Amino acid sequence: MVKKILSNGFAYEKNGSVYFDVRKFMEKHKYGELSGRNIDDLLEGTRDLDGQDEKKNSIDFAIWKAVTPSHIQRWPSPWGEGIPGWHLECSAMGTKYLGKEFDIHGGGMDLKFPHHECEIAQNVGAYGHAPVRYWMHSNMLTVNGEKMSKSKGNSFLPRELFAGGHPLLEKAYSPMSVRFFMLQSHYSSTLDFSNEALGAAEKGYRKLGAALTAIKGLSYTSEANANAELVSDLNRLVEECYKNMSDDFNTAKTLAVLFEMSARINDFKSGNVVIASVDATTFEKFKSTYITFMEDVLGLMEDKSINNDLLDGTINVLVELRKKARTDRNYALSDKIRDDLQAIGVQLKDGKNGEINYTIE
RNA sequence: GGUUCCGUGGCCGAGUGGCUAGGCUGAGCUCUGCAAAAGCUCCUACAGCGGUUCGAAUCCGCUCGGAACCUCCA
Repeated sequence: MVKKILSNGFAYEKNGSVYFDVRKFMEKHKYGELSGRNIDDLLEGTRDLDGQDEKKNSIDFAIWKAVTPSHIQRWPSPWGEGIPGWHLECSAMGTKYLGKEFDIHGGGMDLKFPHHECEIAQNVGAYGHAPVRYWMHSNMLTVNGEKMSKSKGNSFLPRELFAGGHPLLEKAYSPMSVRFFMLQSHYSSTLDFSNEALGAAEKGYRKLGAALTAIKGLSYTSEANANAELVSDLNRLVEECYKNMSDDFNTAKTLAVLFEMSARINDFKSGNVVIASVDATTFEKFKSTYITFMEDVLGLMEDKSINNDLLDGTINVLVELRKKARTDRNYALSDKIRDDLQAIGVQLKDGKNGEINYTIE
């Protein structure tokens, strides 16, 4: 790729290094369009840095860099031993594995300039056209309103978020809760981590997750008195899922729709509204859309952290005892079973027809 | 200094000219033996000051506050 750029006249060699000639490139192509930079401003605003003397212009950048023999990484090249420039690595890898043109390139917005700008210039310089159709730049994360950085000591890793124990974290948050939390905001907005916000997200996710489990257990029976209003409402919700995700991945709006859907699901589950009040096609589409958008589109799976047959069986013994106590109207005993389980983190939920479900904290 | 972006109700966070986003919290109601869960209802905001417009959170200007980038490494 370096050779191609050189032979196209957009680079020059100096002391074993090869630099991209931005001025030359701009005679035929545009540079700085992605980030809206003005090159004259860039030339003025440049600060003094090491190793600039080899460049014709300060905005030029290395696509191949000569290294000293003591450098651990080095490869032979027509210009001597060296390493690829940072930007070039990405252009070369993208082109090799995804082709000379691919659909989406993501990255943090801190990489927009210069890195992605240079990537474009390299591909245009080598192959004559831009490598990427759509650029998606995600915004930065902050913690309690401050930029996350090692020097400030306010950074933590995903696994610390999931495991808890970090001084800034009051507790551990499940991967799904964190995912929900991030999906609540647009990818291009800054997102602020705080215990309060994460805790709220945890509850919100549980609600959607419970509805996911619920609808998987619901199936269509037969149609009775159709409720036209409900039918059009369910169809509307299905459409909105697609509409919102098609609008530059508006996950926050999509989640709002899923919450509306979860209310309808809980109506079906509790029997407040009978499934028979909609037609089979509407119900099946509604069901599959909720499951698809939760699991496949947003990646919000059921939290199967508790999957222990022994524990499950043990709790079910207690559940059966409580059922018996309730039919005997021995509420003192049934309440004790419920309260004692609650105290150790197992919450029983009575259904309408005597069924008892439970969740584990 | 330059460029770009942001400032929304108690908290989080969508929304780009008129139509209540949503979640969390709080209050009330229904259901329930009592709870929990669930459903329903309520709490109607848009940094400040001007301007454009019949009408602005949304457009323009200024002020205040915050963030990112401005090619060392990756």
